Amino acid sequence: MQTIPKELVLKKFPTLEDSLLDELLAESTLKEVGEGEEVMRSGQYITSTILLLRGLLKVYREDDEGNEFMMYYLEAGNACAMSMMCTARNEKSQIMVKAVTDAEVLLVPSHLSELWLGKYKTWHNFVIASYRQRFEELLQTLDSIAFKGLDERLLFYLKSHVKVSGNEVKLSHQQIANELNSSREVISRLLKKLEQTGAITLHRNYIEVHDLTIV
Amino acid sequence: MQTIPKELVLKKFPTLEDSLLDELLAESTLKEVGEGEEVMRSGQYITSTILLLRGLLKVYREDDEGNEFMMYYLEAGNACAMSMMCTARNEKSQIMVKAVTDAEVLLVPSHLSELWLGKYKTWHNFVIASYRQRFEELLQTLDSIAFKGLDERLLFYLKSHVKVSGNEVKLSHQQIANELNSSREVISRLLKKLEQTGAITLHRNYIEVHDLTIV
DNA sequence: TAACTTCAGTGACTCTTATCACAGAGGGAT
DNA sequence: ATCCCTCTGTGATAAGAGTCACTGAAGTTA
Repeated sequence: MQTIPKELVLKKFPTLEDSLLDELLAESTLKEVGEGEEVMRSGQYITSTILLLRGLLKVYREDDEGNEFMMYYLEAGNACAMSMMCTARNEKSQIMVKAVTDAEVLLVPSHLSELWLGKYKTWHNFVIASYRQRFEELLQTLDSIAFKGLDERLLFYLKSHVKVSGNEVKLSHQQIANELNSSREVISRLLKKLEQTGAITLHRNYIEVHDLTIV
Repeated sequence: MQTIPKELVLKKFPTLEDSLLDELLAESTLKEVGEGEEVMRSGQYITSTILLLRGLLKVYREDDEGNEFMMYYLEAGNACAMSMMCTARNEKSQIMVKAVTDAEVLLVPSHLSELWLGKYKTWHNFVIASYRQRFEELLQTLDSIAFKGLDERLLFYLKSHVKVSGNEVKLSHQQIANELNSSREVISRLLKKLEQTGAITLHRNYIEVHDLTIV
């Protein structure tokens, strides 16, 4: 097991109280994951809560029939709310977490995470805040799927991608189609239209984003 | 203000500890709402958490552009997770809560609800459990919107309606269309198809459900 | 009973998205 | 250069869902 950089934890999770931090450092394990690696896969039992120290993760959900869609990005300083939820019920996960960039995660054993809810006020605030934030995001996603056309959703997707990882969106049309639950051809066509407005420029394997507000 | 029936509260919320129950009875207000009435409307500031003592409520969400869709039914013994969430941020609600049947709700002032999170372990368990449950339901809804056709969603909708209020679904096609974000004609046609399978019988203003599993 | 109002059924048409089929284009690897 | 493989572009076609226009049916009210 590697030593956990206390400085970093302190910096990324400033709201957590001191005694909790000590326990956190003592009891949790540090894991490094490389770009594209899976942090957690669908079907496993969830035994830890995930705290993200560095890097960027992507959280997917998979339903009974194998359909999958992205729920949200997880940035450093956040916890995976889904892992906390499932944890509680001792269920198999229906979620998949993948590293978008190289990343460091802190794995907190589930039983401790539960215990701390009662023991540390800052922890339970942290957990509740996480729930709320994800809930809100989920509602956003729901809104957009329920009410918007694919064109708007694509725009929304590109925006969120730019926000977390810059103006070179390194994705193939196929990958985008998968995440939006559509098909490549359709995405290609929509992207083409976007290119014609001047908002983006298409390349092989990546998209150069100029300005998505003009559309 | 009416007196709150302690027996009922005790029965519907058995997990709450005794001292909390006393405070709850002392500090919250009881409100009776008639069938069809709005308990909370979109755009108001949320100043209380809603606990449902008796009856059935329906929780909708409304987005910026005025689109609305049903999030879940709330049965006696449950709390409205949405009201707890919004509460925390002192935001205007984007939710609308309507009584499906006559109902009695307990309104807990927001600041108390927040305070109790730290003070009563059973309260924070209760709150966290509510979040989890709603989160799960929301994911269900998301799945079905993202991956299912309207026919399956209609089926799902009818099932959930039957579960909470019996085999006579007292809704017009128009109402169903609204809640599924579709249009009356389309719903009419789908219902007609369902009728032809023998699963339901259509009437004016209500639908008689025989067996939805056979479809 | 007659007039009115709300619900439900149906055909014709349009729009969006999905699917199929295929043609290039861009970049390795040999 | 040549071969190969993945990614992208495009037309044709089809399915699902929304819209429009209109008819009839069931209740309600006067």
